[in-house]
Amino acid sequence: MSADDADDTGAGILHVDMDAFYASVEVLDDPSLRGKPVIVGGIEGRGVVSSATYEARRYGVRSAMPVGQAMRLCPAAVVVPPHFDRYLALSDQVMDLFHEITPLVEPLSIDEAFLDVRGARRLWGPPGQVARMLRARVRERTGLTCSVGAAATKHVAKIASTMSKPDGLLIIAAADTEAFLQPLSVRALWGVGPKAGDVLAGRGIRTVADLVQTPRPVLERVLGAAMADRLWHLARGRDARAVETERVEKSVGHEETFQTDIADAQVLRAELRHLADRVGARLRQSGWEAATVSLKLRFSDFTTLTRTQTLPEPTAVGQRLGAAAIDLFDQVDRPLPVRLIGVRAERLRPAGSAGTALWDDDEEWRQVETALDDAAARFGEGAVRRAAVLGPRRDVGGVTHHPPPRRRPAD
DNA sequence: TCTGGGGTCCTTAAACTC
DNA sequence: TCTGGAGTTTAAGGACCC
Repeated sequence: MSADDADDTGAGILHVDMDAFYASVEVLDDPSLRGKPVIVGGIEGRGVVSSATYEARRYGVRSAMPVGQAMRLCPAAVVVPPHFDRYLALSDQVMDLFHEITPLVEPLSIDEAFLDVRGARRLWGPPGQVARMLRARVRERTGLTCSVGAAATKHVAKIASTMSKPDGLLIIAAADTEAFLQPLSVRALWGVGPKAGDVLAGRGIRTVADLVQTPRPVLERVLGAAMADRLWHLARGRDARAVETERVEKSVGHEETFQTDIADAQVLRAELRHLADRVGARLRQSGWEAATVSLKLRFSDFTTLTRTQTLPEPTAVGQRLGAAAIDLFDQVDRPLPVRLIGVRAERLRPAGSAGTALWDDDEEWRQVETALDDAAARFGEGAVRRAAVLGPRRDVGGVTHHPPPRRRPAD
């Protein structure tokens, strides 16, 4: 926990992360659980731990762990099924509270967000003060605790909040950034998981300091160009990414793991239709159509395959999505029973904007594409996509082009 | 009582276009 | 007309995050 008088110079990016969010909400709603090891997760069959109170974590319980394994580690734990609607309601409350402080809020997931408070100084004071006020408000309004990292960049703010957990605040002044990062494990860096961690360890690269010493070509060889470039900058405290308030989703999907593996193709096709209907409903709700559908199968031995199909025309109709998914399904070899099946809609676009159908004039279409390419080069693909998505209603080639509804908060 | 469900991004290879 | 090559699009798989 940073002291009240800690130096917060240049630490205007906050990362706020709710502590053991799902589990904390369950304790909030059932005070008899307070002080006990609580696990939120699937109760029956093949569930894993979504969230666990710190009392449970003391026994080694971790998220993504099979519930059975967690119970072996902590037999006294109480297992509660998740109540997503309730988490969403609390999440909305907390995000609203953030917006009282600054409009520059970037929700990262249901329980965390970045805030850019550099412009909030005159209203609320320096970042450290804003962070303390925010933590107090979250506690007062929701009864939940959160942890906050304050730093000059998103990346460092995120690491700081993780290190301050639970119920903490860690401020890293801009000038202290590199010294703060140096001793950390490379695993602390965003994007370095078990695999990349092992690859780096195999090269003797264990800490951020080791990483900084490593020549760039070596990193590129072992991690690939994109990852190498990112890490090279992040390890030096460089992260120019702004806090982005708008984000556009790129895909929508549903998948299901069965209680027991299923070999019956009819049952599997029926499940595909059901999943596709749900995907279609969500697409329509948010005003999207999908240009491609992908099928996901996981077999009893846990091997996983995906197959993708471009649709004749973009759609949000569950039946069409389902037909495409079943078509893909019928084309794959299935040597083993199926454990998981999923349907995902990809290459989303606003409903009613189906490609050239809007333009009968090829020359005009070509000009539009050229203009979009130029804009993408200047402002980035994301900005162009946002502009296309959020632009005003207008008539194009006799077809009314509706702006789609606002994007739902990240879930 | 092995391994969820929601996603994003990257890499690689093949197919296609110019 | 054939060929080569560059660049783009599509598809598949995998790492990673919460």
